[in-house]
Amino acid sequence: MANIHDVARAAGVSISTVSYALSGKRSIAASTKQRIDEAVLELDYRANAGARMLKGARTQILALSAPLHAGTHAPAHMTFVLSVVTAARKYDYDVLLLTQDEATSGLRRVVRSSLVDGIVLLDVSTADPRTDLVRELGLPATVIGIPNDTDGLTCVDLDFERAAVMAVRRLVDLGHREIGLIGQAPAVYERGSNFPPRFRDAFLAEAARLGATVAFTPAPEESAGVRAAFDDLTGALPGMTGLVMHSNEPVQSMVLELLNQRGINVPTDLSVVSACSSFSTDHLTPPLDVIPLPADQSCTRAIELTMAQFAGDALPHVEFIEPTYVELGSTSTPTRP
Amino acid sequence: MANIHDVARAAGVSISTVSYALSGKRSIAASTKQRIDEAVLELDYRANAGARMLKGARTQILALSAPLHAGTHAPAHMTFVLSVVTAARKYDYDVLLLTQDEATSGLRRVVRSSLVDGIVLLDVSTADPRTDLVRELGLPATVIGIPNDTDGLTCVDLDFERAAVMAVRRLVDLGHREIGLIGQAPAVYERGSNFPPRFRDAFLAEAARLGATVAFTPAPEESAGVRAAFDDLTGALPGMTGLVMHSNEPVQSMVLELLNQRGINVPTDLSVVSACSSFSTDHLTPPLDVIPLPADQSCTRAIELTMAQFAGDALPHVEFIEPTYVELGSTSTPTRP
DNA sequence: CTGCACTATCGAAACGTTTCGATAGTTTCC
DNA sequence: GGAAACTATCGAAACGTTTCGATAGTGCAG
Repeated sequence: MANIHDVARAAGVSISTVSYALSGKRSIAASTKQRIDEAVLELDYRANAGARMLKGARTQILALSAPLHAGTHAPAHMTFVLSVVTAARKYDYDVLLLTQDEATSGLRRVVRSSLVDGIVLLDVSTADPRTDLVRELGLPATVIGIPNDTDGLTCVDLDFERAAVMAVRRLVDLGHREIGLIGQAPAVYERGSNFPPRFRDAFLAEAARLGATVAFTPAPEESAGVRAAFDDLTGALPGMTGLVMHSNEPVQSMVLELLNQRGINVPTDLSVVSACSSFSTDHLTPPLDVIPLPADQSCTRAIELTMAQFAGDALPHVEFIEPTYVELGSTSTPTRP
Repeated sequence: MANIHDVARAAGVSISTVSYALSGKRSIAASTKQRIDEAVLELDYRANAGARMLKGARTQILALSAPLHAGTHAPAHMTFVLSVVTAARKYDYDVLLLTQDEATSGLRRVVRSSLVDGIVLLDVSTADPRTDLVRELGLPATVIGIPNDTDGLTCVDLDFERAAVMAVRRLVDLGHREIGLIGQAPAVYERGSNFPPRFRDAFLAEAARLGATVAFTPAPEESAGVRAAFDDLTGALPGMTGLVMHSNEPVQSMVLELLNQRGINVPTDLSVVSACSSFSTDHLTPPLDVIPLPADQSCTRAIELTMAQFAGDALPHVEFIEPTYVELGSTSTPTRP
């Protein structure tokens, strides 16, 4: 494989000239630069990653710690992973994937061996051992999600609290007074995943503030469980005219199927809002009003923040992404009083 | 960060002694080894990845080319990615994730810069540009899936042909004569994904050989499409008593829902086999007889084969994983003649 | 025409490891 | 009792890059 010496020889210059020509860190005569570029092309030269790393320069690799927990919806998870990889590539960074048990131990390993320049953490729980580790390692890092203790961390996430408030207000403004919330799988709450309680609590608080009656129930990802969850809700709220779903696609689709079976029309009988959904709701029947969970926005911003830390011009802070409400016709004023 | 010199100093030996003690490539006095081990522990020493790579030794990194195509079921994809990462770690290898457009171009990039020791390819299509690239790059590589031209490649995959034969025989042996097959989304066949036609064609051939009447239909992942697919099948086979599903979880679950709605009992009215499924069928209602798609087996074997190529004792070849049939009570002798 | 600033280029050191060959010291064997 | 074989360790080279500090050469002001 061609190295910098080969390029230098082909272009008739020294290796330092080649290095400067390619990095642009010193001025090089246009004619020289051109000869070098031609040699590079000719030899298909690419700087040896190991040598570059060794010299103390950047490794151009980011560690992505992405454990897939039970109850986490795989497609949503996948979306985040892909978005991180895609965003990192924009800054010429590759991504080393650390999963499951290695999500924590592997982090230490790759950092200690100077294999990565920075870290991105996915799916943090409220008290996540990885946050302490990140603080200890002292490498630029960005957390997607908000753990309990954000001290010294750079975090970015959708503003789930605002999203919850938005969903409640939408329905209350339309005149709904009894509103149900279907949440994630029970396991997700028990494990201490960070965003589901953030959404739920803000939802309950805002509803209370506005004087609406509400009920919450988690829902597992299987039809019997979904049916039971829905029955829970209607049991608690016989006059329910509004429903917010903060759950993954199969669950939402099962709920719509159930409504269909029971002859409950959306939005005539029930106004439905899909909240913080990582998927598109316009192929559902009917399409649902949605507050999207913008995975690429979060991930792009996370990478930006990591790069800013490299540049040294970024202090640890928490950053929220403003939710948006997309109307697709699944809400209306309540017809049942 | 501590380097090998620090360890050598702490242990009172030279750096070469430290290196040999850690690699075990030359014999070292037990007492010396112990002092070195203590120093390593004390200083939390880990060899610098860049230096190790540079020296021409292994980078201990594998490139995983895993584009997520439209129509591919994300959870299945995720399962393979996780399995590859987990299997690689057993050999002390980390995984660099290349996705989407970078699945091909990134492969060239990371190989040219000597960043990876080997390559694993996921979700290859029948004529995949990545296979040519892999041949060109000449690095140890393993393909999960079977492209049309396997010349010079190491490939591993479930034996989809055997699985199809197994499914057909099971139903024919029980006495079924009209058997339907629900396949993947149409897009998957059009794109040229490798395994769906392998399964379909073997299915049709074996059925013909055994004198059974069959019909095949692809099915998109939404309920209207699934319903239409099922109606297609019953239209073509009014006396259908056996059904094989080679599709992802939501589709299979929608089909069962549909059967339930229409009062078609499994297995009394219809024997159902779930073929090459990456998910567990025992939480479906009813649980389905299944020929599992063993992602970890394929991935573990793929990593083993890659390691064997490093060791130099592996010639390019295609390797199939034998399918197994798991009975869960969704098949019986046909009651309708 | 001397001195200064500036441009384009070069040489060499440094990064941290692995590994080859050398060198003491110890054991074995005839 | 001395050669031979073996053990434990060391020194130094090499991997390919980046970057600091020199060094010619050029243009311009005084």
